[in-house]
Amino acid sequence: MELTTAEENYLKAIYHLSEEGKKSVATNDIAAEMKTKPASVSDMLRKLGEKEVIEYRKYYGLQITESGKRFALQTIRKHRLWEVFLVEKLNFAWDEVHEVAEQLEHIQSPLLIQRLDAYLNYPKFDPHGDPIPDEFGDVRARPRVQLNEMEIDQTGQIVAVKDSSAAFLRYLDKVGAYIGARIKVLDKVEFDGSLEILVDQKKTLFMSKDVSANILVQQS
Amino acid sequence: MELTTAEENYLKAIYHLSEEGKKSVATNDIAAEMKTKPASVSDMLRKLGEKEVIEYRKYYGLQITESGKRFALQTIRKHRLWEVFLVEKLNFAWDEVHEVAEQLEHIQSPLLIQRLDAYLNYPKFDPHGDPIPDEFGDVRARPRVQLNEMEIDQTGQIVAVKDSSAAFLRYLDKVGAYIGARIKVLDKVEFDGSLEILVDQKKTLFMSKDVSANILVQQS
DNA sequence: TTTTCAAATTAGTCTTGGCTAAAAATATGT
DNA sequence: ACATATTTTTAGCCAAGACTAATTTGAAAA
Repeated sequence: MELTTAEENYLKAIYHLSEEGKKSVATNDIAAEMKTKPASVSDMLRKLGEKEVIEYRKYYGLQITESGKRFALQTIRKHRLWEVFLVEKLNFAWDEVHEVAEQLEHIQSPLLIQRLDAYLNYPKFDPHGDPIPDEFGDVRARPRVQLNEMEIDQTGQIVAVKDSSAAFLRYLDKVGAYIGARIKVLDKVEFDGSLEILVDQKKTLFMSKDVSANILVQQS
Repeated sequence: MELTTAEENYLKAIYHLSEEGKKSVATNDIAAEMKTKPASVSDMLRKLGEKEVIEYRKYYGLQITESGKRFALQTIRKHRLWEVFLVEKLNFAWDEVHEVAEQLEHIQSPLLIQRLDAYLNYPKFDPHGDPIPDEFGDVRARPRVQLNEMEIDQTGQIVAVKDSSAAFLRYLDKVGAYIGARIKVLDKVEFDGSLEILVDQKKTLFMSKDVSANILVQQS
């Protein structure tokens, strides 16, 4: 069975929205994510239901099926492999890759992905620190915490971001909080939850709670 | 102005069909090339005419405009750069690349193509020996040689004739050695300089030195 | 329990890019 | 020159994927 580009994008959005704890995903949320209208989403849900990549009972919400998860993970795998390629081989900045990868992920050629994976030396994480599913859809996740949940004097390494908008990534780049940076929490203001952190043992940096909640750290 | 994927494909086909000498391209030929029906082609020609990438007078044929040529060459450039990438970096065989490149050529990102070009070291020819237009659409043509000066196993494309008498052209037409034919030198007889050549990967043909000295080939 | 409201779905329309069948225009043969 | 054949275009239809407007449904408040 084959999915269209639009179907792949919807399924990916549904997969991501499912991950965040909730068992059922709202039509409105999908519409927001896809930048379409709820009416268009209803239509697509019916189609995805017919293709059995989601289990859909109208007005009651939906659940992604095992088959659907495999499709979504396959698309995510392609997206993240292309991101690695763009950064490692073509010297893209890590905040420039998303849009292009969004297009490249829909190229249909199993051989291409297999060869690309080998060429990149079977990477396990993309430039944002997100894990790359293997060809069977398995992921090795790293245990992570949000930076704002860390306590004073705790240390770790930035491994991913939650908000990967270009604006946010540019901000992080500017202040030197790149993926892989070693950080230490120097101070935490109880009042507003803002943090003072030390980056790579040299630069200190002041960060609001909103920003720190979007940074994922692997503690050490 | 932006072209859709379908429009890019039509324009590329029209560009290729135009190159082969004729000033006007037939609807039926485009349909054959695109594997669609003539009715669909008529429709698309109207749209391409409105976008002024071709000059279209119905029932009378069409001509590609300068603007159209630039679009077509841009697409061809992308296609051939991706072919080089697939062969040189991902170890595809030269006959496995076309379908994938056909998809990759529609990725929209000037930066991507610029970086890819640099990464591949600004190649001038694709794996099939076809020239890669530069970012302005200029092609560096391969130097031409007389067919009788070529060696065994060399390949190329017939680009011109020295003697353009009707009799000679009729002869060439009869044996299938038209302008644009891809040829390969299979054997060369030292004694009289006569040649055995393969035309378009299917027909073999014997040719005297006198004849071959009047045929100009662009090597690839 | 009813009423009210927000979320979701349906109905109907649009555009793109296909198709078939029919009509129109050009080309060809006698 | 005229009849026939071929090519091309038009007309009308279909599917995907978007939209707006209207309707239905489930949930929340009175």
